Amino acid sequence: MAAKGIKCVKGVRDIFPPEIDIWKFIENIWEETFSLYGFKEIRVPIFEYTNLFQRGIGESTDIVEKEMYTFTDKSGNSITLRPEGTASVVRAYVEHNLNKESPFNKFYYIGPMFRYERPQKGRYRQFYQIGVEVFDDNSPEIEVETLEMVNFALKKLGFSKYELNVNSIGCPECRPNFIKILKEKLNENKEKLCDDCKRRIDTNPLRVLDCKKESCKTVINEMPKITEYLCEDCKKHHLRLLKLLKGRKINYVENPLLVRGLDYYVRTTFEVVVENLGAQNAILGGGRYDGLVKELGGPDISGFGFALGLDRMVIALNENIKNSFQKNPDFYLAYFGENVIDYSFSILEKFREKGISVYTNFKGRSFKSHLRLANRLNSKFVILIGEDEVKNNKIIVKNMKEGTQREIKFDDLNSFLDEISKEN
RNA sequence: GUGAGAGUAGCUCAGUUGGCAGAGCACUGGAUUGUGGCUCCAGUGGUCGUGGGUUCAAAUCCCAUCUCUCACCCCA
Repeated sequence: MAAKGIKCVKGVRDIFPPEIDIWKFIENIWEETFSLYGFKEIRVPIFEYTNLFQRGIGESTDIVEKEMYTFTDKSGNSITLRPEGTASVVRAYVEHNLNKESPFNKFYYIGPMFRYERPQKGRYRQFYQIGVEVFDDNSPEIEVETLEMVNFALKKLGFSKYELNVNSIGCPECRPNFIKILKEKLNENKEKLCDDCKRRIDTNPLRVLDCKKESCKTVINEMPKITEYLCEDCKKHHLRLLKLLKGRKINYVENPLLVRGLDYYVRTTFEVVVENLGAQNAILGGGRYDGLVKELGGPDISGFGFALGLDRMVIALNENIKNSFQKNPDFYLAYFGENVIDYSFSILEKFREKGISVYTNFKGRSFKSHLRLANRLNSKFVILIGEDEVKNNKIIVKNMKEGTQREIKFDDLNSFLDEISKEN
C-alpha cells in the first residue's frame, strides 16, 4: 500500500522487473529489425506547441478535440504533451531541412505518448509507441517493404495469430465523393440502424460500417465500398500494393471498413489486430500521409509510416515467451564472518572483469539466509566466502541444482572463470 | 464524456442479521550456531482506498470522492 496520499496519476503506471524485461525484449527486436531494413532513430521532444498537433492531426479529430494534455507555460505559450509521434517527426524533418541534408529518409522513434482517455485494457493515458516514418517515397513498393518488416519483427517476437488488415481510404480528390454517397445511402436506411449509428451518419459516417450490431450489419452489407469509389491514381496504387503483397506471400485481409482517426491519412491504411486484447485489439497501425509534410510547411513530398502500441504488445505477447524472462544473475556471492568483506569484493571484481554477473547482499546475513535468498533468486551457483576461505585463499562454489560444491584456489580463479565464460 | 463491477497484510482473497481484523502464500527467526529447497514451531506485518454521516458499536448501513477493472466511444 502506498504511503498516505502518494499515488500515481489516473491512467498512468510504473513498469518494473520482471515485466521490464519483456519491454526491453520487444524494443530490442524492433530496433534490430529497423536496422536491418535501413531505419535510423530520431529523438523528438515529448511536448510541442499545440498548433503542431492541431494542424497535423486535424482540428476536428477526437484526439485534438478532447484528448490532449494541453497547458500554458510560463511565457504564455500553449504547449501539448504529444498524443502521437508522426507530427513531431515531420516537424523535425521540415524544420531542419532533412530532405536536403542527406538523401536519408527512414526514421524510427520510441517513447511515451499522452492522451486523456478513460483507461481500459490496453489503453492508458501515458502509453508507449514505437513508430517509423518514410519520407519522399510514394511507391507501393515501400509500403510492401515496410509491411514485410512488420511481419519479420512480429514473427521474431513469437506472434503467430495476428491479422493484417489493409485498405485504401482514397485521397482528398475521391474520398469526399464517397462520403457523400455513403451518407445518402445510409439515410435511406436510417430506420433500420441502431441509435448510435443514426447519430454517426452525420458525425462519422465511415464509422457506421464498423458497427457490430446484427441489425446494422445487414444494412452495412449493402453499402458501397470505398475501394470501389477510388479515383484512377488511387485505384492503381491500391491494386499494385495488393499484387505486390500477394507476390511476397504476405497474408492480409482486405478490410474496406478500416478507417483511421487522424486526418492526415490518404490511400493505404493498415492495422494489425490480435485476439487476446479485448476491445483494444489493434497493436499496430498506420498508413500513407502524403499531404502532411507540405501542410506543416515543408516541400510537397510524401510520407508513410506506422506506430505500434508497446503496452498492448506486452499484453499480447505469448505467455510462454513471457515466462522465459525470469533472468537473474547465475552467481550469488554469500559471505559471512569477520574481516571477509575486502576479500569478497575482490572476488566480485574478478567475476565482473570476466563479464560474469554476480549478485550479493550486504545485510550481514548468515549463510543460511544467504542461501535461502540465492534460492529465491534462482541462482545457479553460490560463491561461499567465510573466514576459512579468506585464510586459505580460496572460494567455495556451490552448484544449487546438484547440491554439490567445489573449492577453487584464488590462484586458479582465472582459469575457472574462463571455463565459465566459455560455457555461456 | 456514458455505463457496469471492484478496492481488507507485500500477493491472492475470506469476513454471517453491524459486535475484539482473518487465512493461505511471502517475509523474519528457530528446530539444524558455516549451507537453500521439504517438514515442524514461533514471530513481524492493516488508518479495511479516502473524507463525512447514522449508531453504544461500522470493513459491514448511508452520502460524497479517489483509484482500478471491463465495456461504449476512440485509437496504437
